[in-house]
Amino acid sequence: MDKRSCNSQESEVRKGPWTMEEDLILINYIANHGEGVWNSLARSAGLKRTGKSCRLRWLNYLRPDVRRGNITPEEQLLIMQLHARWGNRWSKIAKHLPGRTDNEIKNFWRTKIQKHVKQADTPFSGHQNNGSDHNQQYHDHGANSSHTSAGIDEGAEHYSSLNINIAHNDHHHNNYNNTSSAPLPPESSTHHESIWSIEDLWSMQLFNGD
DNA sequence: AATGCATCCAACCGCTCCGAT
DNA sequence: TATCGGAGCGGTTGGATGCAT
Repeated sequence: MDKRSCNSQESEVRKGPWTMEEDLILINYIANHGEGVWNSLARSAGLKRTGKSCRLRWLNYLRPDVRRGNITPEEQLLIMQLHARWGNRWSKIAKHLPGRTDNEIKNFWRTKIQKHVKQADTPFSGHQNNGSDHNQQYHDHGANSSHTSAGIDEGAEHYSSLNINIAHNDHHHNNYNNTSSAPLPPESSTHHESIWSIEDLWSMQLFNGD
């Protein structure tokens, strides 16, 4: 049952942190052959990694156009806006942030934004999370929902409960639209009202405090 | 100075989707 | 049309690091 029981191959497959040598092999191989079928790429390059692992390493870390470092306020706003619209569609959101990876955005959201959402949410709802489980327990209603569409609902739920109004931020930070050339899909403004809210406060706090 | 706690980030896992056969 | 394999996505985990006590 356990797929790890195929020991003959298990010993062949490396896991865990990538070494510099592995990085170099992967970079050189892709430089020469381009990205391709990842499983065969991993074999051909002589890496004892799964294709999946190679792909992840390349996309999230080694790719030359990956931007590293702090998420700018403009990017933060954009992330919040797009998340309000699409929920946890990290790859979709990442497409609007050149050089940022879905993984990075996801991590950013979990560590920075959700913390604020949670903090803002708790005093009002008072029905969840009074325990201080750190980390993933923000998903107390998201975790058991299949991620197909529930993520969007979940996000919308968070925002609506906070009276989030993205268009409002839009007004104050117009230039973020220019930072990413990607046009935003038309917003159905039915869910958002023009109310300054806690979100505005914590977003400001976020930008100032970090 | 040592210990414990909180946070961040890279990587892995499982699932779903999509294209090829 | 059904099946299979690969790619992609979102969720989760674990190690490293920084900070507070």
